[in-house]
Amino acid sequence: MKRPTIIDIAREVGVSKAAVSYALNGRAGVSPQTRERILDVAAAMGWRASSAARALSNDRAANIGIVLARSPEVLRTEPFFMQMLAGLEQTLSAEGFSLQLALAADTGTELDTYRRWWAERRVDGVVLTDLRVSDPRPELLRELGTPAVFFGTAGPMPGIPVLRADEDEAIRSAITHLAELGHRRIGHVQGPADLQHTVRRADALRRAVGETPGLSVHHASGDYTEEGGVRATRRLLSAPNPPTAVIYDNDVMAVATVVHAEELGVRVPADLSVLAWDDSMLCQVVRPAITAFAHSVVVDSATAARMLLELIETGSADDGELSPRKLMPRGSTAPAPGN
Amino acid sequence: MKRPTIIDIAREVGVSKAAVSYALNGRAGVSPQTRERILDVAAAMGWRASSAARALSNDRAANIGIVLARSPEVLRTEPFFMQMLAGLEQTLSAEGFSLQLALAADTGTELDTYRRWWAERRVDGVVLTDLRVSDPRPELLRELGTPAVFFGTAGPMPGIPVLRADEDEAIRSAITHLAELGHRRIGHVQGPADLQHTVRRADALRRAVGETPGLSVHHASGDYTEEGGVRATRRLLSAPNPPTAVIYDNDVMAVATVVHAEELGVRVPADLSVLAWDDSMLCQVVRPAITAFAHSVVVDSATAARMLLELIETGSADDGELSPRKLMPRGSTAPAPGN
DNA sequence: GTCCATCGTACATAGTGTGTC
DNA sequence: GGACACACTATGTACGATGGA
Repeated sequence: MKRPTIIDIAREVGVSKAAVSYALNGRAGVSPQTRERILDVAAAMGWRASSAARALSNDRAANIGIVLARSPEVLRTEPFFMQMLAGLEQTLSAEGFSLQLALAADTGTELDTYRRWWAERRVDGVVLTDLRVSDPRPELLRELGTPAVFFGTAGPMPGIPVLRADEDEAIRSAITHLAELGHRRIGHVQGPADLQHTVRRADALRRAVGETPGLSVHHASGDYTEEGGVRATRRLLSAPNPPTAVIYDNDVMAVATVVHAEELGVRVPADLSVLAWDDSMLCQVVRPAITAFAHSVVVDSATAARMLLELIETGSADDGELSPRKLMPRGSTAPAPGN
Repeated sequence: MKRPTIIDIAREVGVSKAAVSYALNGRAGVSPQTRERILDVAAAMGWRASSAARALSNDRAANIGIVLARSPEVLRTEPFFMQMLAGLEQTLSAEGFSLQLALAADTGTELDTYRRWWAERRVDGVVLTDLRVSDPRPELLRELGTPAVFFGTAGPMPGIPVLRADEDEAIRSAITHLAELGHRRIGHVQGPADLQHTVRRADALRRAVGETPGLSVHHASGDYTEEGGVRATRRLLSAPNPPTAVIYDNDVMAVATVVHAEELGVRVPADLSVLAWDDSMLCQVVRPAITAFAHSVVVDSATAARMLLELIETGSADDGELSPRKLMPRGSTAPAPGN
């Protein structure tokens, strides 16, 4: 039951292992007949190159890494990460690469994981997501020389190709949707303050609102959890002139508002329209169902994987654009009170 | 920026690379003073063992693999898999192991992945889940000699330690709960027919129902999706004497029934009680919230990882038991009509 | 002669530059 | 010049041998 090596093949065929290596790698230096015999024997033996030996000899692990840096609690409820893994794995396995996965509770652990992976030559590159405000990861990876691509909201990053989202476009369609329904005061329950897309989304929202006279936007901080969403919503609603529509930075917080509407003292959508940034089954099963932005994480992360492979292969890769988000109007958004 | 090797350390300290290897691995054969000097220099140089070289020399990849064999659609909606990954990774990283992840659309691809991983010496073992009715995986892995543990519902498996669920206990508590509410005719919407736990759960249900005179159980096949759940429920309800309570093999199908109750022509829980086998946020946010079985997938899969590491280390590991499921009574179960 | 520290070297596997018939 | 073999590369581990106390 021993796993065969090229030496076993060489012995069986009666040639040197160099000949076997040349034949298996499609290089010149073996006659067609010999090549064919070698390939036959290799196939019959079920030979596969040892990833360790290959990595050692040509400095390629054929493995790329991703670290999920969210609490298990958030990972559990957000389908985003599983879709991302699916998309990455799809591209990688088609190209003969594997996917190395780690979780990290804090930034220190995450940085250590990159350092360790790279020092151990365990991965050829990594995929980053969720850029943080003053994020130490790009600098570390540049310093290490680890190929990396960024997936999500981010500005240009020297040395690190970015697959970027055009938040403005999506935000504008949300504002248009709400404005057409007569909403003037719009709330925004944000994600964690240390995430770049929290900041950029708030900026985009302000820009979009600024384009339409008479609109205003009011922000409150959430943390992607149910409780955080409810707390932030309560804060918005307790203002003298509360918003009549609220945009949530994820599905869980939007769902929390619909579920706890009664204790919040509002009816959805009669008093308050609710709009979620991420679509998911959660948005679809609550009542009223939640108007949300859908986007194809699987497709986008497959693209990110392709960018990373190109970067590893050629040393550079161009930035890209995420597929646009699409607004899915559902029951949670309705005309503003008094319209 | 060149990566240091033990040879660099040996040169710097002025000893042989064997001495360095012994010192770094905490083995006997070097004097305390030499050991200390070596460790200092290694730390100063930022040395980490090349995983490839180590794997090559001692036949250990320090990596374990898992293949998720569900459609992306199901993976997306079921939090089970993400929790499992979290649990596995937690144990593995603590022991210096990494996690290799693949998805497979069909059994052929899954088997190929195991073959490839093993032949490439990419993993030291694998974790299996979702045993199928006539499952080719245990035989293949035995044949390859790949260490494997099984996580979930399964009988004893020669050569493969199993972390087994005691379905009977949980099923019995569900039946007791429903019987106390006055239900006599109980429906069961099953998962895919080719999964072992679908079969075993149905058996356990029949056994439990047999223990209480006057109860009967009626099965219908679902496929873990919303549409499948609704179809199966419609079939059960169209019988001459329809059930007054239905147990669903996962959360998605139970949620689908609650969400589509009106078109199914029933009120939940007035006409029909609903009980889900898997708990999740979905069960908690729909109205009525769904009575469900909670269990700690993270804890259980961490245990499975520990079993696998023991198997790899020592060549054998004992079977284990999953932590018991706990019934979470919520609004979707109520007294049977006429009680 | 024993014990310990240390060294030399073979080994794990695949890839590749140079030499030979 | 085509078709091959040999020897060496990558890095870390482990066994047997050697030297000194």
